[in-house]
Amino acid sequence: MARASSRPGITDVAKLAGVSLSTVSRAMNGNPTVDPALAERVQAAAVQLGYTANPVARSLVLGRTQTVAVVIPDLENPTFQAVLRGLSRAATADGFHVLVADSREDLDAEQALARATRLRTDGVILCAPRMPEAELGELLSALSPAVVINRGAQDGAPVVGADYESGMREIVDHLTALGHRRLVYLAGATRSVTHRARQRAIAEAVARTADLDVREIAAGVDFDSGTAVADQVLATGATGVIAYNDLVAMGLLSALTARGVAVPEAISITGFDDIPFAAYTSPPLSTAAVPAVELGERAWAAMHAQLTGGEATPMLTLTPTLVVRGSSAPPRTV
Amino acid sequence: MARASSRPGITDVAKLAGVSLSTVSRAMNGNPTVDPALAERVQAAAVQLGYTANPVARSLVLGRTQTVAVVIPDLENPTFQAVLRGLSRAATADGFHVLVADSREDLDAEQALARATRLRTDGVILCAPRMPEAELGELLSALSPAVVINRGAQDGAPVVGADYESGMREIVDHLTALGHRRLVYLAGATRSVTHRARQRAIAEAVARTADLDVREIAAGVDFDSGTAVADQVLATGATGVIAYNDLVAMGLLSALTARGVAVPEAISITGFDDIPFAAYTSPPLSTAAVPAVELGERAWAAMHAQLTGGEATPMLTLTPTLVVRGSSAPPRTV
DNA sequence: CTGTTAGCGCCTTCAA
DNA sequence: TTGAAGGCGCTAACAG
Repeated sequence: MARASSRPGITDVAKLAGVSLSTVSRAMNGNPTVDPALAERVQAAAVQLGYTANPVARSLVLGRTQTVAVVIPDLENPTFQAVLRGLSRAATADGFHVLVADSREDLDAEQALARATRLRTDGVILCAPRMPEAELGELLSALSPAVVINRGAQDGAPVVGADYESGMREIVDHLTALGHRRLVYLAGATRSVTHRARQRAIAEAVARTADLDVREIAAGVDFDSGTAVADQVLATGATGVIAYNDLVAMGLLSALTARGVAVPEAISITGFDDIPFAAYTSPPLSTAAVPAVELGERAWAAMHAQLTGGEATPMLTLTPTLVVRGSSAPPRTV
Repeated sequence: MARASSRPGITDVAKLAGVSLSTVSRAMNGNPTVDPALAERVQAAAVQLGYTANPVARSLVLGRTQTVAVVIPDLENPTFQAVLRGLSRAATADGFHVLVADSREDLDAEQALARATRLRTDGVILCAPRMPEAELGELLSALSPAVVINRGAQDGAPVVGADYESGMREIVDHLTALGHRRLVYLAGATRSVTHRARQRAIAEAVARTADLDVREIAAGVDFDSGTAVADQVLATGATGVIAYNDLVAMGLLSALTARGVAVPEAISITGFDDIPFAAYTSPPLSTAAVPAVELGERAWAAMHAQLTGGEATPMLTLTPTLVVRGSSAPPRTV
């Protein structure tokens, strides 16, 4: 009588259908070696009882949970949100569940979360842009199977990422094609992998473009970082600004507008990422669109492949798309 | 030899420490009835082997998973993202894991997801603003324990929500206090609970404010819905617009700016929610700030209380805060 | 094709 | 205080 309110178990179904446990199990799992008549009887009994197999028990015996974990540094960041969205939807479509863990930019927590979530899932998708390479390598072997997002190639796991270098190259080329020669680069998270990619692209562009001058100013990664450096930017006399990301660009745009500096007439601004609101500023932001949702989808695909024994893509790189909107224009002719 | 690469089990630790399984189990769970010396030996063995108890096996025997599910209609919506963030962080702080399920605004999927995720978690937090009341009631009893977000009081579960009526009242009063008498309300998701709350507040304000006229125009819930009704809004000759939410307000703001209509000089606009970007438009948006992160935290608290046998709060309502920024001002004196 | 028998890895009475 | 034994709910050989 203790079981009165508890969910029906496989035993109850077996009893009601007048068969053994194994038959119920087989029938419920669509095993074709079951007599159709019996299978039907089992189905009926299951329906009558409202029976659904206990996934925890199945997980224990099968050794798989049909769940993956996603470790993300900051659930507030629009790019990670998009990655999560793409991942979640793709995984759901394949019948998997998703456990989210927000490490809140804490490097220690990141490791611990990844390891802990791995114990209750079949694999983890890791967004850890700032974890030192050595730690990452070790962690990945403990996590296996894992998928890494936005990092250089790894031994232990497939990597899915965007080509920030290419995106930045397109940005710089766009600006120089418009005629800009004096630019400012607002640097963001200087210890992240994606920052270095941006720097490389800029250095390379400077090397191959006549008269091009790009001055780097340390900013940050958020809106306020952009507003904070407005005067510094104006002081350089640059005709164009390459912001680390859209948030910084929007902050700068806002501060310049407040100072009566016309964008793009007096100065051009570009962002990076193409977050949802980039299209809605005034003027709308020219930027490099990182396919974050697709990044999530591909990360899932890479995980799914490992889970189903398919061959792993060691490294997949998506190319950002230059999106020219209203914040960039030719420099004012003097 | 088959176990070579597999994780160490409790048996391995027992063997290494020279004790029985039960002792290891007790020691690992900090059971005080274990000889300190033995406990230490067990700890050492566990560390040496890198042993961690298998959470799936524990879940099966204990009947709890230390995991809760969150069902959300749209991971792209900034408000739900904030709820998820608050919830995730609060749950993590209490040692719980969070499974996310994005129902993609599909009512059938919503039900199915909620039921399915419940099987592998200890409870579900449900955001289902559009589910019919009858269905919801039935679902909740199947889900128990559950917590509902942003709905009217329920029998089966505690409800945590924001007082949209109060928020809207503050918005209208703010506008009328500025001197506005001819307003437009841009209606959004007309079948949601939160829409009706807004309507009630407006009707009530109209009833008690002399000469106040509020015309309702059907819009939608996103940026484009706002831009689409710009001309219609202008045609009314209203001096102020109450948008369903910030997104709609931003769309309208953008369209009006494009038409050369000055905000707030020619027309005031208010939003609702105070999403992250509301502060960053030009002019920044006056709005009612819904404490979405706190909503998530409180929802977790309500769940945690049920899980630990604490008394349940049947209904908790948070009050939005009026945030006056640049998009609202007194109407132009004719 | 079906039933019986072992576990999956762990916790928890029950005896000792 | 410790160990032995049973079982959480299910699947997968292994016989029949």
